[in-house]
Amino acid sequence: MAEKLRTHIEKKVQLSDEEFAFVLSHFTIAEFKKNQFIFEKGEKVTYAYYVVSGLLKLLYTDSAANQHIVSFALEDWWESDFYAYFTQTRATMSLQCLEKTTVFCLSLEGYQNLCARLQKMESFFLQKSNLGFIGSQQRILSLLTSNAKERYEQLLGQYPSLFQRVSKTQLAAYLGVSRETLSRLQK
Amino acid sequence: MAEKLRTHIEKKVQLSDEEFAFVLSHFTIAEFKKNQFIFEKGEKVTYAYYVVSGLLKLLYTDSAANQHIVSFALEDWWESDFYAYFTQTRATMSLQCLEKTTVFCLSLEGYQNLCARLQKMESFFLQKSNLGFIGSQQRILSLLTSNAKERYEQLLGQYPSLFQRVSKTQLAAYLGVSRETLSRLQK
DNA sequence: CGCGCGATTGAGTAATTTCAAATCTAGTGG
DNA sequence: CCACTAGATTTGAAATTACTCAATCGCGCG
Repeated sequence: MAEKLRTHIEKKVQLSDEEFAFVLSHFTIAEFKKNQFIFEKGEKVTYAYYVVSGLLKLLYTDSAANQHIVSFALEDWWESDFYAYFTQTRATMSLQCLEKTTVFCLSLEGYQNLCARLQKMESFFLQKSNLGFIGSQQRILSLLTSNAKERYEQLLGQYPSLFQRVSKTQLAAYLGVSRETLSRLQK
Repeated sequence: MAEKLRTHIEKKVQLSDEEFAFVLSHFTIAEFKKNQFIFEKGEKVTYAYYVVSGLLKLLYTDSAANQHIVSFALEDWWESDFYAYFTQTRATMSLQCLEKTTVFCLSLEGYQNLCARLQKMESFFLQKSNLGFIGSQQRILSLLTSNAKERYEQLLGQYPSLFQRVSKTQLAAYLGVSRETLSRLQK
């Protein structure tokens, strides 16, 4: 469990045993059942989450009660409502498990303390944040330039494993089309 | 000019005079004319840019030669094709001036050196990156949940100054609708 | 066997695009 | 002051795309 986190971090920065022990001391571990909410819209967002195993969706529910999926979080992903997390405000989105999921939890104080005390971790988070930003920008580009069918194929190419693990309804909510439209595209 | 950059950075982290002089030594300054490209698709992306004054657009040209605007960069914004910048690959997007624009330029080595030698700057970039990520996610949410008219109104509320400074065609390319549709929405 | 959920199909409707034409606007030169 | 031009914006009409709502299908499970 902890080894998984360490391997993940060490893809970006190398840590001594003591350093990793220090890092680990900032996390708690938690397990959630399939369909369970880690947090819901309107709640305080206490943690950022590192997914050890399982699968999450970060979703927004609009005024007509339609769900829109902002992102899926697979193994090794970091997820939260980062706006609410960093500004210590209430969540505008919800984080829900699509499978039984194990996560490491990092509070904002933990995050800030890690960054302040161990520059390698600040560097790690900076690299992660840059990658997250770039990924989001590519998603924007995909939404701007591609129609539903092309977006479907891009997702299929990028994360084929999702197609075994989540329902078509979920994929449609991520792609930004109705499930009926998605159904009609698959030919 | 340099004072502007300093004030901008010091909104996040405090710097001594020597520290700021060190920071500044990593930047060069450049000025571009209206409509000039800072870099184009296919070129190497040498710098990230801090906009002192003026206005930029980061744009993607699709296979049908349609332009899509990934973001506008107003005064005090940082802009580049960050994927190409960080991975030292060729640009997939172009960066063009909508007005005469003055920027500070930071090379990747400069960025990395600053981060390594001055933790405050790594902290600064981390905060900026987090905000950039959050902003991108909100744009995704806007594209997923809102129709063209709602997106138009959101933009109007968020950056009213854009409406004096850029053509409707540019706004349409940002919002993800044809300029004809945008024109019909304005009632 | 029958229930229940997700996926698919059909039909009508709404939103957006495309292409073409008309209109407006700012700047230029006579 | 006026005419002219280039570019941007608006309008019109037809075609396309996606949505909604309703009905049906398919399949795993008790």
